[in-house]
Amino acid sequence: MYVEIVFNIPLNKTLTYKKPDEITDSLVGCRVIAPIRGRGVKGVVVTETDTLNGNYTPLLIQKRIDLEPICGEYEFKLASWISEYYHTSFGEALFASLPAGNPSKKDKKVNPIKIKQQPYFTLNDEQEDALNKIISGIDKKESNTFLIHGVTGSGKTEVYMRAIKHVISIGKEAIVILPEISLTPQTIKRFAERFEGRVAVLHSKLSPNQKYRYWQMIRKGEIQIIVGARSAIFSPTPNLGIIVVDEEHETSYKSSETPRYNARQIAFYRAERESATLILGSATPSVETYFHAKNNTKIKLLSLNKRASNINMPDVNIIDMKTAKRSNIFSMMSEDLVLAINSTLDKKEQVILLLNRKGYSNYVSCSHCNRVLECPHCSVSLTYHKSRDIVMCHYCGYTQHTDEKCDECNIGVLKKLGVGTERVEENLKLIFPNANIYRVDQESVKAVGSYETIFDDFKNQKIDILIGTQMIAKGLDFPNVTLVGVLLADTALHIPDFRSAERTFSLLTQVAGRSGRGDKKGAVYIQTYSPTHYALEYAKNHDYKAFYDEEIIKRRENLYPPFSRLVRIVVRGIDEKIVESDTYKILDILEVHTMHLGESIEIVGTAPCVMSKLKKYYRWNILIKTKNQSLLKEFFTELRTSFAAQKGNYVEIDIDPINMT
DNA sequence: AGCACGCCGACT
DNA sequence: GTCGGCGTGCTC
Repeated sequence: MYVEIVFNIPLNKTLTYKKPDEITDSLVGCRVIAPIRGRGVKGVVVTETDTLNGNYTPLLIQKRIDLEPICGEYEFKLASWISEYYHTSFGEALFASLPAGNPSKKDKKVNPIKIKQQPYFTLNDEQEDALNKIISGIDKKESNTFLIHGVTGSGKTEVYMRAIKHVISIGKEAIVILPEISLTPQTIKRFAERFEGRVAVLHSKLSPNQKYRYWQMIRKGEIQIIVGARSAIFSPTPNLGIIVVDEEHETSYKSSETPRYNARQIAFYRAERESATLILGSATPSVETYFHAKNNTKIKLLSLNKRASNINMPDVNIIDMKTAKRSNIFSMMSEDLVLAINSTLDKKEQVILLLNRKGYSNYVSCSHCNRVLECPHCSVSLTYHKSRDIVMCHYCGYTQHTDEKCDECNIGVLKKLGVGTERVEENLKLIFPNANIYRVDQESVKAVGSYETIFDDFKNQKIDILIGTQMIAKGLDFPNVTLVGVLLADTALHIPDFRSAERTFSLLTQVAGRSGRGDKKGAVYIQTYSPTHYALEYAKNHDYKAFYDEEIIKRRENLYPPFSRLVRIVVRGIDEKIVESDTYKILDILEVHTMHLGESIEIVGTAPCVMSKLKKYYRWNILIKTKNQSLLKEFFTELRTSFAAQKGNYVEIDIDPINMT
């Protein structure tokens, strides 16, 4: 008796091993340890067989990990599709979709199923209408996809929860995926309370073994609702009824390592295959999704234009920093914003300030020779962190201490230039000495222990002003916040990426939505050097559709998604010359195998990446725009069979890339 | 991805 | 005449 095993390696075939005599039941779907070149490696048994095809002596399996299968035919099919679509091996795709933890001896008791008696508050007309359409979609036997485009505070989550309630009432399961950043105690509590005993919240603090335990419970149909980040999309529900992708535009759904899957894409695949309903939700849908919802009967568009609490959207003021009067204590702040903060504090209301830059100063430069401190491993400048008195690289984590004096010219002094949240915090304390000010970023969160403490303190109004990076821009729901300030809206605007306007619009809209969520009207102040940029002008009016209409024209003109599909190939290695030469070898293969396709394919850049050096690796990239991914089939086959990267070089294929740097 | 096998330059 | 550099290719 033999078994075929796949491993988590870039090898596109199974290897055959001998099954130990004492194992009498099937091993299909179980993980085992089997020897590869004398080492025990974890693999998954995909089939059992009595025949050998090949001239070798199979080795014996060393150890059985799972006593019951953790996957089966369905997971194999999904992994096979992922491996084809994202150009990875079957084994890498399968391992990405399985839990890493191990079964433990003691079995955790299954929570009793309790149903909480139904507020809950009533839905408004728009919510009611959206819910009815979703429910009639659920009751049909085929897959249905909806985009809920709801302004911030429109009560999307309440619609999801009622749709989920319907799904579990007909005996099916629900998967809800959220960006990791939204998986806050607030969200967890909300789902756990509503669906007590039926829900597994897969947050990052669970141990691998706890996740494994949930995985097996889900597989057995013992849990009806799964809430989690990207990887929760693989939850092995036996009878899937609905998938919710909240904040569907979020880039964190895309995995940044092999296989570079997008959970939203997997959601489409699963909903289709399992005849489930798919709900995508966002206040600022990705241009691609909105395009399909608008033009295509496959995604039905549901709009929520009113805030659930019937409070109007906040007033947004754009402040032109080229001409604005500045605070004489801290020139990063306009006088208008200082006055607005003062009057908000006077009313005992709260303020959120956003600056998308960590640290104290984002570059350090010599006053004499003008050199800027750079990371020795990455092509970026180092950020100064005052609390630890170090400069650090935000890409690789490199840190070093700095002297006052420049150690290169030995004449000048090192000046801390540019402003990050740490410096904002310091200066705000000077301007508002009586206010309680708190800064939120990974560093400060770690110091306090958890978000929970900070958010509880903010909720209980022990904190007046919360300053932070993106972390504070999304999902937070504090009714006493009536002022949101954006200190510099331009940070993401000029990044060379075709999505930079979309990202800016989205971030501004999301953070503006934190203001005025209770019964008091909110205000928003956005400081910028680009006051007439369309991303800002439409954010001012909360006008997603107008933004979309302008953005979609640019996408069409430049043949960017949704008018093309992108493939990005990155070559990285220690020696830049060798990286460059492999890149050109790939370009040759690409040109030979696509030249007959004419304008259906466009090869955009063959050049060093924007991040030309990262973690000691030099990086070059090729960007391909194609009308249809299948046009590249011949190229990929050729690349796989006749191209081998030179020693020390790695080639990454990124399908539907999100990060273009 | 690892890791072994294998073929050309500087040492005891 | 041997040690060891890393290019090439396989892993049951």
